Amino acid sequence: MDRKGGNRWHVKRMDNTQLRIVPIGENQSLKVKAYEALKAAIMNLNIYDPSTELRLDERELSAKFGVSRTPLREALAQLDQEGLVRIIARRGIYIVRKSKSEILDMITVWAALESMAARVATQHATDAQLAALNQHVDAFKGDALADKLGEYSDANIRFHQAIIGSANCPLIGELTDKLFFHVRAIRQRTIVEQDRARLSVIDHQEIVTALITRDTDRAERLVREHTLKLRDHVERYVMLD
Amino acid sequence: MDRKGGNRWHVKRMDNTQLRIVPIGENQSLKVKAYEALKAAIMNLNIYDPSTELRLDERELSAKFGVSRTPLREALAQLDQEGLVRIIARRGIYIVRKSKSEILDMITVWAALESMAARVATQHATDAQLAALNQHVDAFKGDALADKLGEYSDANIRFHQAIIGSANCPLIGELTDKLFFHVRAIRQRTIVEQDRARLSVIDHQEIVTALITRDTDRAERLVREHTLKLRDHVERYVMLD
DNA sequence: GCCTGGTGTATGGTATACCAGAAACCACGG
DNA sequence: CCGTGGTTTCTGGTATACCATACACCAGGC
Repeated sequence: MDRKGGNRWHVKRMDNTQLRIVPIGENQSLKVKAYEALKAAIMNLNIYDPSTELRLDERELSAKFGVSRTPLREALAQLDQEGLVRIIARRGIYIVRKSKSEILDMITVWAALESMAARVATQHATDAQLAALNQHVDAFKGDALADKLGEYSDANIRFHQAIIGSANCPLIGELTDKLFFHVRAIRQRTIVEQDRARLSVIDHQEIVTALITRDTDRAERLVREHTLKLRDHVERYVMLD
Repeated sequence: MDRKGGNRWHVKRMDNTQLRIVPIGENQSLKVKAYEALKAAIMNLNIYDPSTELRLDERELSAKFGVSRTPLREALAQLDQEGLVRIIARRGIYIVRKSKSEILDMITVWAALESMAARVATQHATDAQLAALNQHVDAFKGDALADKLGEYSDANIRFHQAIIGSANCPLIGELTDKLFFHVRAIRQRTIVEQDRARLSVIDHQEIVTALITRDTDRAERLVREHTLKLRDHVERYVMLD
Protein backbone atom coordinates (compact mmCIF):
# COMPACT_ATOMS: atom_id res chain seq x y z
CA MET A 1 0.00 0.00 0.00
CA ASP A 2 1.57 3.23 -1.11
CA ARG A 3 1.26 5.67 1.72
CA LYS A 4 4.39 7.66 1.10
CA GLY A 5 3.23 10.99 -0.14
CA GLY A 6 6.16 12.95 1.12
CA ASN A 7 4.96 16.11 2.74
CA ARG A 8 1.38 16.24 3.85
CA TRP A 9 1.19 20.00 4.28
CA HIS A 10 0.29 22.67 1.83
CA VAL A 11 1.92 26.02 2.23
CA LYS A 12 -0.33 28.68 0.84
CA ARG A 13 0.65 32.24 0.26
CA MET A 14 -2.14 34.57 1.20
CA ASP A 15 -2.82 38.06 -0.02
CA ASN A 16 -1.56 39.53 3.18
CA THR A 17 1.84 38.79 4.54
CA GLN A 18 0.53 35.91 6.60
CA LEU A 19 1.14 32.36 5.64
CA ARG A 20 -1.62 29.93 6.29
CA ILE A 21 -0.66 26.35 6.90
CA VAL A 22 -3.36 23.93 5.94
CA PRO A 23 -3.21 20.26 6.70
CA ILE A 24 -4.08 18.27 3.63
CA GLY A 25 -7.14 16.11 3.76
CA GLU A 26 -7.24 13.66 6.58
CA ASN A 27 -3.79 13.46 7.99
CA GLN A 28 -5.06 11.67 11.03
CA SER A 29 -3.93 8.25 11.93
CA LEU A 30 -5.77 5.34 10.44
CA LYS A 31 -6.92 4.44 13.91
CA VAL A 32 -8.76 7.73 14.29
CA LYS A 33 -10.23 7.51 10.83
CA ALA A 34 -11.44 3.99 11.44
CA TYR A 35 -12.84 5.06 14.78
CA GLU A 36 -14.83 7.90 13.31
CA ALA A 37 -16.04 5.86 10.39
CA LEU A 38 -17.25 3.13 12.69
CA LYS A 39 -18.86 5.54 15.09
CA ALA A 40 -20.69 7.26 12.27
CA ALA A 41 -21.77 3.91 10.91
CA ILE A 42 -23.12 2.82 14.25
CA MET A 43 -24.85 6.13 14.76
CA ASN A 44 -26.71 5.80 11.47
CA LEU A 45 -27.91 2.40 12.44
CA ASN A 46 -31.18 1.71 14.08
CA ILE A 47 -29.81 -0.43 16.84
CA TYR A 48 -33.16 -1.31 18.24
CA ASP A 49 -34.60 -2.66 15.05
CA PRO A 50 -34.48 -6.39 15.68
CA SER A 51 -33.53 -7.05 12.09
CA THR A 52 -30.25 -5.15 12.22
CA GLU A 53 -27.13 -7.23 12.29
CA LEU A 54 -25.29 -6.55 15.53
CA ARG A 55 -22.28 -8.67 14.75
CA LEU A 56 -19.13 -7.12 13.37
CA ASP A 57 -16.29 -8.97 11.72
CA GLU A 58 -12.79 -7.59 12.08
CA ARG A 59 -11.52 -9.01 8.84
CA GLU A 60 -14.57 -7.97 6.90
CA LEU A 61 -14.33 -4.41 8.20
CA SER A 62 -10.63 -4.42 7.52
CA ALA A 63 -11.29 -5.27 3.91
CA LYS A 64 -14.15 -2.80 3.62
CA PHE A 65 -12.14 0.12 5.00
CA GLY A 66 -8.95 -0.88 3.27
CA VAL A 67 -7.06 -0.79 6.53
CA SER A 68 -5.23 -3.57 8.24
CA ARG A 69 -6.62 -5.11 11.36
CA THR A 70 -4.26 -3.44 13.81
CA PRO A 71 -5.51 0.14 13.64
CA LEU A 72 -9.01 -1.20 13.22
CA ARG A 73 -8.73 -3.17 16.42
CA GLU A 74 -7.50 -0.11 18.25
CA ALA A 75 -10.54 1.77 17.04
CA LEU A 76 -12.82 -1.07 18.05
CA ALA A 77 -11.15 -1.28 21.45
CA GLN A 78 -11.92 2.36 22.01
CA LEU A 79 -15.53 1.89 21.00
CA ASP A 80 -15.64 -1.05 23.35
CA GLN A 81 -14.42 1.07 26.21
CA GLU A 82 -16.98 3.74 25.40
CA GLY A 83 -19.66 1.12 25.52
CA LEU A 84 -20.79 1.33 21.92
CA VAL A 85 -19.46 -2.09 21.13
CA ARG A 86 -18.62 -5.19 23.05
CA ILE A 87 -15.61 -7.33 22.20
CA ILE A 88 -15.84 -10.88 23.46
CA ALA A 89 -12.72 -12.93 23.16
CA ARG A 90 -12.87 -15.59 20.49
CA ARG A 91 -16.56 -14.93 20.08
CA GLY A 92 -17.02 -11.78 18.16
CA ILE A 93 -17.64 -8.08 18.26
CA TYR A 94 -21.17 -6.95 18.88
CA ILE A 95 -22.84 -3.60 18.69
CA VAL A 96 -24.28 -2.90 22.09
CA ARG A 97 -27.98 -2.54 22.61
CA LYS A 98 -28.26 -0.44 25.73
CA SER A 99 -30.74 -1.79 28.21
CA LYS A 100 -33.50 0.45 29.40
CA SER A 101 -32.05 0.80 32.86
CA GLU A 102 -28.72 1.82 31.36
CA ILE A 103 -30.45 4.48 29.31
CA LEU A 104 -32.26 5.71 32.39
CA ASP A 105 -29.00 5.85 34.32
CA MET A 106 -27.45 7.86 31.53
CA ILE A 107 -30.25 10.37 31.63
CA THR A 108 -29.87 10.59 35.39
CA VAL A 109 -26.18 11.36 35.01
CA TRP A 110 -27.02 13.86 32.33
CA ALA A 111 -29.39 15.59 34.73
CA ALA A 112 -26.73 15.66 37.41
CA LEU A 113 -24.08 17.12 35.15
CA GLU A 114 -26.23 19.65 33.39
CA SER A 115 -27.79 20.95 36.57
CA MET A 116 -24.31 21.44 37.98
CA ALA A 117 -23.33 23.15 34.75
CA ALA A 118 -26.27 25.50 35.15
CA ARG A 119 -25.21 26.23 38.70
CA VAL A 120 -21.67 27.03 37.65
CA ALA A 121 -22.90 29.06 34.70
CA THR A 122 -24.88 31.39 36.95
CA GLN A 123 -21.72 32.01 38.90
CA HIS A 124 -19.05 32.28 36.26
CA ALA A 125 -20.49 32.71 32.76
CA THR A 126 -20.42 36.09 31.09
CA ASP A 127 -23.60 38.01 30.42
CA ALA A 128 -22.99 37.57 26.71
CA GLN A 129 -22.76 33.81 27.03
CA LEU A 130 -26.03 33.61 28.91
CA ALA A 131 -27.80 36.06 26.63
CA ALA A 132 -26.80 33.91 23.67
CA LEU A 133 -28.86 31.07 25.04
CA ASN A 134 -32.00 32.95 24.07
CA GLN A 135 -31.45 32.26 20.41
CA HIS A 136 -31.88 28.56 21.01
CA VAL A 137 -35.26 29.17 22.58
CA ASP A 138 -36.56 31.89 20.28
CA ALA A 139 -36.35 29.72 17.19
CA PHE A 140 -39.05 27.46 18.54
CA LYS A 141 -41.29 29.92 20.28
CA GLY A 142 -45.01 29.82 19.72
CA ASP A 143 -46.16 28.90 16.23
CA ALA A 144 -42.65 28.37 14.94
CA LEU A 145 -42.55 25.06 16.73
CA ALA A 146 -45.12 23.28 14.60
CA ASP A 147 -43.13 23.89 11.42
CA LYS A 148 -39.87 22.68 12.87
CA LEU A 149 -40.96 19.70 14.86
CA GLY A 150 -38.72 17.46 12.80
CA GLU A 151 -35.58 19.32 13.66
CA TYR A 152 -36.53 19.84 17.27
CA SER A 153 -34.64 16.87 18.62
CA ASP A 154 -31.28 18.08 17.41
CA ALA A 155 -32.00 21.66 18.36
CA ASN A 156 -32.94 20.43 21.78
CA ILE A 157 -29.57 18.73 22.18
CA ARG A 158 -27.81 21.85 20.97
CA PHE A 159 -29.63 23.92 23.56
CA HIS A 160 -28.47 21.66 26.33
CA GLN A 161 -24.96 21.66 24.95
CA ALA A 162 -25.06 25.43 24.97
CA ILE A 163 -25.94 25.53 28.65
CA ILE A 164 -23.17 23.11 29.40
CA GLY A 165 -20.80 25.16 27.29
CA SER A 166 -21.53 28.26 29.29
CA ALA A 167 -20.23 26.57 32.42
CA ASN A 168 -16.72 26.73 30.98
CA CYS A 169 -16.03 23.29 32.32
CA PRO A 170 -14.71 21.14 29.48
CA LEU A 171 -15.00 17.90 31.41
CA ILE A 172 -18.75 18.19 31.77
CA GLY A 173 -18.96 18.81 28.05
CA GLU A 174 -16.96 15.70 27.20
CA LEU A 175 -18.97 13.48 29.47
CA THR A 176 -22.34 14.73 28.33
CA ASP A 177 -21.39 14.46 24.66
CA LYS A 178 -20.88 10.75 25.18
CA LEU A 179 -24.21 10.49 26.93
CA PHE A 180 -26.01 12.39 24.19
CA PHE A 181 -24.65 9.97 21.65
CA HIS A 182 -26.22 7.05 23.42
CA VAL A 183 -29.46 8.77 24.30
CA ARG A 184 -29.70 9.84 20.69
CA ALA A 185 -29.95 6.20 19.73
CA ILE A 186 -33.34 5.83 21.35
CA ARG A 187 -34.65 8.88 19.57
CA GLN A 188 -36.08 6.60 16.96
CA ARG A 189 -38.22 5.09 19.64
CA THR A 190 -39.35 8.36 21.10
CA ILE A 191 -41.89 10.01 18.94
CA VAL A 192 -41.69 13.74 19.34
CA GLU A 193 -45.20 14.87 20.05
CA GLN A 194 -46.00 18.49 19.56
CA ASP A 195 -47.33 18.86 23.06
CA ARG A 196 -44.29 17.47 24.78
CA ALA A 197 -42.13 19.71 22.63
CA ARG A 198 -44.23 22.73 23.52
CA LEU A 199 -43.88 22.07 27.22
CA SER A 200 -40.19 21.54 26.69
CA VAL A 201 -39.79 24.93 25.08
CA ILE A 202 -41.54 26.53 28.02
CA ASP A 203 -39.14 24.81 30.39
CA HIS A 204 -36.25 26.04 28.32
CA GLN A 205 -37.50 29.58 28.47
CA GLU A 206 -37.72 29.45 32.25
CA ILE A 207 -34.27 27.93 32.49
CA VAL A 208 -32.73 30.66 30.40
CA THR A 209 -34.45 33.29 32.49
CA ALA A 210 -33.14 31.76 35.69
CA LEU A 211 -29.65 31.63 34.24
CA ILE A 212 -29.69 35.21 33.05
CA THR A 213 -30.96 36.47 36.38
CA ARG A 214 -28.23 34.37 37.97
CA ASP A 215 -30.68 32.59 40.19
CA THR A 216 -28.32 29.73 40.96
CA ASP A 217 -30.56 27.40 42.91
CA ARG A 218 -33.52 27.90 40.63
CA ALA A 219 -31.48 27.32 37.49
CA GLU A 220 -30.04 24.14 38.91
CA ARG A 221 -33.43 22.88 39.99
CA LEU A 222 -35.18 23.69 36.74
CA VAL A 223 -32.52 22.01 34.66
CA ARG A 224 -32.55 18.94 36.85
CA GLU A 225 -36.32 18.65 36.85
CA HIS A 226 -36.50 19.21 33.12
CA THR A 227 -34.12 16.39 32.36
CA LEU A 228 -35.66 14.10 34.93
CA LYS A 229 -38.98 14.65 33.17
CA LEU A 230 -37.42 13.12 30.10
CA ARG A 231 -36.20 10.28 32.27
CA ASP A 232 -39.68 9.60 33.57
CA HIS A 233 -41.09 9.79 30.09
CA VAL A 234 -38.62 7.25 28.79
CA GLU A 235 -39.25 5.05 31.78
CA ARG A 236 -42.96 5.11 31.22
CA TYR A 237 -43.43 5.16 27.49
CA VAL A 238 -40.34 3.83 25.76
CA MET A 239 -40.22 0.12 25.29
CA LEU A 240 -36.81 -1.43 25.14
CA ASP A 241 -35.35 -4.86 25.88
CA MET B 1 -4.13 -33.02 19.92
CA ASP B 2 -6.56 -33.10 22.76
CA ARG B 3 -7.54 -29.54 23.38
CA LYS B 4 -10.81 -30.44 25.00
CA GLY B 5 -9.27 -31.60 28.23
CA GLY B 6 -6.52 -29.05 28.24
CA ASN B 7 -8.67 -26.16 29.14
CA ARG B 8 -7.97 -23.78 31.94
CA TRP B 9 -10.43 -24.93 34.54
CA HIS B 10 -9.84 -26.95 37.60
CA VAL B 11 -12.64 -29.21 38.63
CA LYS B 12 -12.50 -29.72 42.34
CA ARG B 13 -14.60 -32.14 44.28
CA MET B 14 -15.81 -30.54 47.45
CA ASP B 15 -17.03 -32.19 50.62
CA ASN B 16 -20.58 -31.59 49.61
CA THR B 17 -21.99 -32.80 46.37
CA GLN B 18 -21.35 -29.49 44.68
CA LEU B 19 -18.61 -29.04 42.19
CA ARG B 20 -16.70 -25.83 42.42
CA ILE B 21 -15.24 -24.49 39.22
CA VAL B 22 -12.22 -22.31 39.75
CA PRO B 23 -10.53 -20.40 36.96
CA ILE B 24 -6.82 -21.01 37.03
CA GLY B 25 -4.54 -18.09 37.60
CA GLU B 26 -4.93 -15.08 35.41
CA ASN B 27 -6.90 -16.09 32.41
CA GLN B 28 -7.25 -12.50 31.37
CA SER B 29 -5.86 -11.21 28.16
CA LEU B 30 -2.39 -9.76 28.16
CA LYS B 31 -3.91 -6.44 27.30
CA VAL B 32 -5.86 -6.36 30.55
CA LYS B 33 -2.92 -7.50 32.58
CA ALA B 34 -0.69 -4.87 31.03
CA TYR B 35 -3.38 -2.27 31.63
CA GLU B 36 -3.68 -3.08 35.29
CA ALA B 37 0.04 -3.29 35.81
CA LEU B 38 0.54 0.09 34.19
CA LYS B 39 -2.29 1.66 36.09
CA ALA B 40 -0.97 0.38 39.38
CA ALA B 41 2.49 1.60 38.48
CA ILE B 42 1.21 5.06 37.67
CA MET B 43 -0.87 5.15 40.82
CA ASN B 44 2.16 4.41 42.98
CA LEU B 45 4.02 7.23 41.39
CA ASN B 46 4.17 10.69 42.75
CA ILE B 47 3.29 12.44 39.56
CA TYR B 48 3.77 15.88 40.92
CA ASP B 49 7.30 15.37 42.11
CA PRO B 50 9.24 17.24 39.47
CA SER B 51 11.97 14.62 39.53
CA THR B 52 9.76 11.77 38.36
CA GLU B 53 10.24 10.64 34.81
CA LEU B 54 7.04 11.18 32.91
CA ARG B 55 8.16 9.61 29.68
CA LEU B 56 7.33 6.01 28.88
CA ASP B 57 9.05 3.86 26.33
CA GLU B 58 6.99 1.22 24.55
CA ARG B 59 9.88 -1.09 23.85
CA GLU B 60 11.29 -0.76 27.32
CA LEU B 61 7.94 -1.53 28.92
CA SER B 62 7.45 -4.38 26.50
CA ALA B 63 10.71 -5.91 27.64
CA LYS B 64 10.02 -5.23 31.31
CA PHE B 65 6.59 -6.84 31.26
CA GLY B 66 7.62 -9.63 28.96
CA VAL B 67 4.78 -8.82 26.60
CA SER B 68 4.95 -7.82 23.00
CA ARG B 69 4.15 -4.31 21.96
CA THR B 70 0.71 -5.01 20.55
CA PRO B 71 -1.23 -5.73 23.75
CA LEU B 72 0.89 -3.15 25.52
CA ARG B 73 -0.11 -0.50 23.04
CA GLU B 74 -3.74 -1.41 23.45
CA ALA B 75 -3.38 -0.98 27.19
CA LEU B 76 -1.63 2.34 26.70
CA ALA B 77 -4.31 3.47 24.28
CA GLN B 78 -6.90 2.81 26.94
CA LEU B 79 -4.94 4.72 29.54
CA ASP B 80 -4.65 7.51 27.01
CA GLN B 81 -8.37 7.61 26.55
CA GLU B 82 -8.90 7.69 30.28
CA GLY B 83 -6.55 10.62 30.53
CA LEU B 84 -3.86 8.99 32.62
CA VAL B 85 -1.40 9.04 29.80
CA ARG B 86 -0.96 11.01 26.64
CA ILE B 87 0.24 9.42 23.44
CA ILE B 88 1.71 11.87 20.98
CA ALA B 89 2.37 10.44 17.55
CA ARG B 90 6.04 9.93 16.84
CA ARG B 91 6.94 11.85 19.95
CA GLY B 92 6.37 9.64 22.90
CA ILE B 93 4.07 8.54 25.65
CA TYR B 94 3.83 10.76 28.67
CA ILE B 95 2.20 10.35 32.04
CA VAL B 96 -0.27 13.16 32.38
CA ARG B 97 0.10 15.75 35.06
CA LYS B 98 -3.40 17.07 35.52
CA SER B 99 -3.59 20.83 35.61
CA LYS B 100 -5.18 22.47 38.57
CA SER B 101 -8.22 23.54 36.61
CA GLU B 102 -8.71 20.00 35.40
CA ILE B 103 -8.58 18.74 38.96
CA LEU B 104 -11.09 21.38 39.99
CA ASP B 105 -13.37 20.38 37.15
CA MET B 106 -13.16 16.79 38.24
CA ILE B 107 -14.15 17.66 41.77
CA THR B 108 -17.05 19.68 40.38
CA VAL B 109 -18.24 16.70 38.39
CA TRP B 110 -17.78 14.55 41.45
CA ALA B 111 -20.00 16.90 43.41
CA ALA B 112 -22.63 16.80 40.68
CA LEU B 113 -22.68 13.02 40.48
CA GLU B 114 -22.57 12.29 44.16
CA SER B 115 -25.26 14.79 45.02
CA MET B 116 -27.47 13.19 42.42
CA ALA B 117 -26.58 9.80 43.87
CA ALA B 118 -27.66 11.04 47.28
CA ARG B 119 -30.93 12.25 45.82
CA VAL B 120 -31.63 8.94 44.18
CA ALA B 121 -30.57 7.05 47.30
CA THR B 122 -33.17 8.83 49.41
CA GLN B 123 -35.78 7.72 46.93
CA HIS B 124 -34.80 4.19 46.08
CA ALA B 125 -32.26 2.76 48.52
CA THR B 126 -33.34 0.27 51.15
CA ASP B 127 -33.28 1.15 54.81
CA ALA B 128 -30.54 -1.40 55.33
CA GLN B 129 -28.34 0.20 52.69
CA LEU B 130 -28.69 3.60 54.26
CA ALA B 131 -28.24 2.35 57.80
CA ALA B 132 -25.00 0.70 56.72
CA LEU B 133 -23.54 4.10 55.93
CA ASN B 134 -23.28 4.78 59.65
CA GLN B 135 -20.40 2.40 60.04
CA HIS B 136 -18.26 4.58 57.82
CA VAL B 137 -18.90 7.54 60.07
CA ASP B 138 -18.73 5.84 63.45
CA ALA B 139 -15.18 4.66 62.95
CA PHE B 140 -13.94 8.22 62.99
CA LYS B 141 -16.20 9.78 65.55
CA GLY B 142 -14.76 11.94 68.30
CA ASP B 143 -11.41 10.88 69.68
CA ALA B 144 -11.06 7.96 67.31
CA LEU B 145 -10.15 10.37 64.56
CA ALA B 146 -6.80 11.46 65.93
CA ASP B 147 -5.50 7.89 65.95
CA LYS B 148 -6.58 7.13 62.44
CA LEU B 149 -5.71 10.35 60.67
CA GLY B 150 -3.37 8.48 58.38
CA GLU B 151 -6.02 6.19 57.04
CA TYR B 152 -8.65 8.85 56.85
CA SER B 153 -8.13 9.67 53.19
CA ASP B 154 -8.95 6.20 51.99
CA ALA B 155 -11.80 5.80 54.43
CA ASN B 156 -13.16 9.09 53.19
CA ILE B 157 -13.18 7.83 49.62
CA ARG B 158 -14.86 4.62 50.74
CA PHE B 159 -17.58 6.60 52.48
CA HIS B 160 -18.33 8.50 49.33
CA GLN B 161 -18.29 5.33 47.31
CA ALA B 162 -20.77 3.85 49.73
CA ILE B 163 -23.18 6.72 49.22
CA ILE B 164 -22.83 6.35 45.49
CA GLY B 165 -23.33 2.63 45.80
CA SER B 166 -26.60 3.08 47.62
CA ALA B 167 -28.01 4.89 44.61
CA ASN B 168 -28.01 1.60 42.69
CA CYS B 169 -26.84 3.39 39.59
CA PRO B 170 -23.77 1.62 38.25
CA LEU B 171 -22.93 4.34 35.78
CA ILE B 172 -22.40 6.92 38.49
CA GLY B 173 -20.13 4.48 40.25
CA GLU B 174 -18.00 3.90 37.18
CA LEU B 175 -17.61 7.56 36.45
CA THR B 176 -16.75 8.57 39.99
CA ASP B 177 -14.24 5.75 40.35
CA LYS B 178 -12.28 7.25 37.50
CA LEU B 179 -12.49 10.66 39.10
CA PHE B 180 -11.35 9.34 42.47
CA PHE B 181 -8.31 7.84 40.84
CA HIS B 182 -7.22 11.19 39.54
CA VAL B 183 -8.13 13.16 42.61
CA ARG B 184 -6.24 10.61 44.65
CA ALA B 185 -3.08 11.66 42.88
CA ILE B 186 -3.10 15.08 44.48
CA ARG B 187 -3.55 13.56 47.92
CA GLN B 188 0.17 13.77 48.35
CA ARG B 189 -0.13 17.49 48.01
CA THR B 190 -3.03 17.85 50.38
CA ILE B 191 -1.90 17.45 53.92
CA VAL B 192 -4.74 16.07 55.98
CA GLU B 193 -5.07 18.37 58.92
CA GLN B 194 -6.91 17.12 61.94
CA ASP B 195 -9.27 20.04 61.96
CA ARG B 196 -10.36 19.69 58.37
CA ALA B 197 -10.89 15.99 58.94
CA ARG B 198 -12.96 16.71 62.05
CA LEU B 199 -15.22 19.08 60.17
CA SER B 200 -15.44 16.54 57.39
CA VAL B 201 -16.67 13.85 59.78
CA ILE B 202 -19.34 16.21 61.06
CA ASP B 203 -20.49 16.81 57.49
CA HIS B 204 -20.60 13.10 56.91
CA GLN B 205 -22.73 12.57 59.98
CA GLU B 206 -25.23 15.14 58.80
CA ILE B 207 -25.29 13.64 55.33
CA VAL B 208 -26.05 10.18 56.65
CA THR B 209 -28.80 11.57 58.83
CA ALA B 210 -30.38 13.34 55.89
CA LEU B 211 -30.18 10.16 53.82
CA ILE B 212 -31.72 7.98 56.48
CA THR B 213 -34.55 10.41 57.08
CA ARG B 214 -34.97 10.47 53.31
CA ASP B 215 -34.74 14.21 53.19
CA THR B 216 -34.01 14.31 49.49
CA ASP B 217 -33.25 17.97 48.94
CA ARG B 218 -31.21 18.28 52.10
CA ALA B 219 -29.14 15.21 51.34
CA GLU B 220 -28.43 16.45 47.86
CA ARG B 221 -27.47 19.88 49.09
CA LEU B 222 -25.26 18.65 51.92
CA VAL B 223 -23.37 16.28 49.65
CA ARG B 224 -22.87 18.95 47.03
CA GLU B 225 -21.71 21.54 49.51
CA HIS B 226 -19.42 19.08 51.22
CA THR B 227 -17.64 18.20 48.02
CA LEU B 228 -17.53 21.77 46.82
CA LYS B 229 -15.79 22.64 50.08
CA LEU B 230 -13.03 20.31 49.03
CA ARG B 231 -13.00 22.03 45.69
CA ASP B 232 -12.56 25.41 47.29
CA HIS B 233 -9.86 24.08 49.55
CA VAL B 234 -7.92 22.68 46.64
CA GLU B 235 -8.40 25.87 44.71
CA ARG B 236 -7.07 27.96 47.56
CA TYR B 237 -4.37 25.88 49.15
CA VAL B 238 -3.07 23.32 46.72
CA MET B 239 -0.33 24.46 44.46
CA LEU B 240 -0.08 22.73 41.12
CA ASP B 241 1.30 23.62 37.70
C1' DG C 1 30.49 32.23 15.52
C1' DC C 2 26.03 31.44 13.89
C1' DC C 3 22.83 29.75 10.98
C1' DT C 4 21.35 26.14 7.73
C1' DG C 5 20.93 21.91 5.61
C1' DG C 6 21.39 17.06 5.63
C1' DT C 7 21.80 12.71 7.78
C1' DG C 8 21.26 9.49 11.65
C1' DT C 9 18.51 7.52 15.05
C1' DA C 10 14.77 6.71 17.98
C1' DT C 11 9.84 6.51 18.26
C1' DG C 12 5.41 5.29 17.27
C1' DG C 13 2.30 3.55 13.32
C1' DT C 14 1.03 -0.19 10.23
C1' DA C 15 0.89 -4.61 8.08
C1' DT C 16 1.17 -9.44 8.34
C1' DA C 17 1.91 -14.06 9.94
C1' DC C 18 0.75 -17.12 13.33
C1' DC C 19 -1.61 -18.93 17.71
C1' DA C 20 -5.36 -20.58 20.62
C1' DG C 21 -10.00 -21.11 21.80
C1' DA C 22 -14.83 -21.77 20.81
C1' DA C 23 -18.55 -23.08 18.12
C1' DA C 24 -20.41 -25.31 14.17
C1' DC C 25 -20.56 -29.29 11.62
C1' DC C 26 -20.45 -33.94 10.27
C1' DA C 27 -19.90 -38.74 10.71
C1' DC C 28 -20.81 -42.53 13.32
C1' DG C 29 -23.01 -45.50 16.68
C1' DG C 30 -26.91 -46.47 19.35
C1' DC D 1 -33.93 -40.74 14.16
C1' DC D 2 -31.26 -38.88 17.87
C1' DG D 3 -27.26 -38.16 20.54
C1' DT D 4 -22.24 -37.96 20.92
C1' DG D 5 -17.50 -37.36 19.71
C1' DG D 6 -14.11 -35.52 17.02
C1' DT D 7 -12.59 -32.44 13.46
C1' DT D 8 -12.80 -28.36 10.97
C1' DT D 9 -13.25 -23.60 10.58
C1' DC D 10 -13.84 -19.11 11.99
C1' DT D 11 -12.88 -15.78 15.52
C1' DG D 12 -10.14 -12.67 18.05
C1' DG D 13 -5.34 -12.42 20.43
C1' DT D 14 -0.36 -12.01 20.06
C1' DA D 15 4.20 -11.53 18.16
C1' DT D 16 7.11 -9.39 14.99
C1' DA D 17 8.98 -7.18 10.92
C1' DC D 18 8.85 -3.06 8.53
C1' DC D 19 7.76 1.93 7.52
C1' DA D 20 7.32 6.99 8.11
C1' DT D 21 8.19 10.89 10.71
C1' DA D 22 10.19 14.05 14.09
C1' DC D 23 14.08 15.37 16.45
C1' DA D 24 19.12 15.75 17.42
C1' DC D 25 23.41 16.28 15.97
C1' DC D 26 27.06 17.65 13.07
C1' DA D 27 29.30 19.60 8.99
C1' DG D 28 29.69 23.16 5.97
C1' DG D 29 29.01 27.79 4.35
C1' DC D 30 28.16 32.62 5.20
